[in-house]
Amino acid sequence: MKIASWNVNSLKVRLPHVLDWLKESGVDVVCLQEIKLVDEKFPTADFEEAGYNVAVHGQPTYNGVAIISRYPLEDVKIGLPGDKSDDQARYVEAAISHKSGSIRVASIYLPNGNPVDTDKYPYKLKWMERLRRHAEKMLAKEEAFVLAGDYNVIPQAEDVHDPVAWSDDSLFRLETRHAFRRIVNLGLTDAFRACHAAPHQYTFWDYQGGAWRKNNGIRIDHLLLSPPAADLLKGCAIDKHVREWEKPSDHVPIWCDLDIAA
DNA sequence: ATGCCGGGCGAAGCCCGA
Repeated sequence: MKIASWNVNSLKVRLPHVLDWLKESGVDVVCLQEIKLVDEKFPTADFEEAGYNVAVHGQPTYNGVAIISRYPLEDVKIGLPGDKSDDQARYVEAAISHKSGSIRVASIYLPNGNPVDTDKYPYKLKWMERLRRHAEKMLAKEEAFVLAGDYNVIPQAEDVHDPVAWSDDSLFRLETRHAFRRIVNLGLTDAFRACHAAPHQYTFWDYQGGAWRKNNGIRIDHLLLSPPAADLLKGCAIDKHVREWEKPSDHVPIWCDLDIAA
């Protein structure tokens, strides 16, 4: 079973890319971020025609996440627990049953946090702490799960083209990386790093300044696996060729292959 | 390069992203 994450930067604009990529990649589940749609405008019919089920947490104009799956999505949970006043659509999770059990998948759009001297940054850190507590509760159940999404976190210096230039940025400053480590250190596996040691493997390139051409990228889209899911990990890859498509998202898909026969 | 792109909204120009 292949499970992917992709920040599409507007599903309205990127729907053809997503449908083409589903066909090309053969992934079973893709977690989307920044769909920028309300639930009512989600192109459910297009995905159903392609053979997929959907779970959506939409919002007007900004944010919005979804899960697209070949297999039925059960026990869908909308929103990250821990703050009822948080009205930003950044989290949806669902369970997928298969022959030998079930796996839970979450689509995460972690707040950007810039500029760091505004309330955006403490919101990011609080959101990360909420995610840590939620992951802790999920881990206690000892189930297979994948937390897939745009984390807006550069984990290490090898994951950015110019670490010095990014040192004070919300995505790379120490406090952010510490908060990310606190989540991973619960016992989660970064699927990409479990499969590849090579530095400078990116999932995002800015639209500006010829960033793609110069390979000025950052690795901020991650698949974090619970121990039972990590035991099933067969491979992981970043589909960077999608960044060459006409009018691309600034993020590309990342996927992992788990040894699950559905 | 704290916005040079690109998208939303809405019909010009501001808000937002990383």
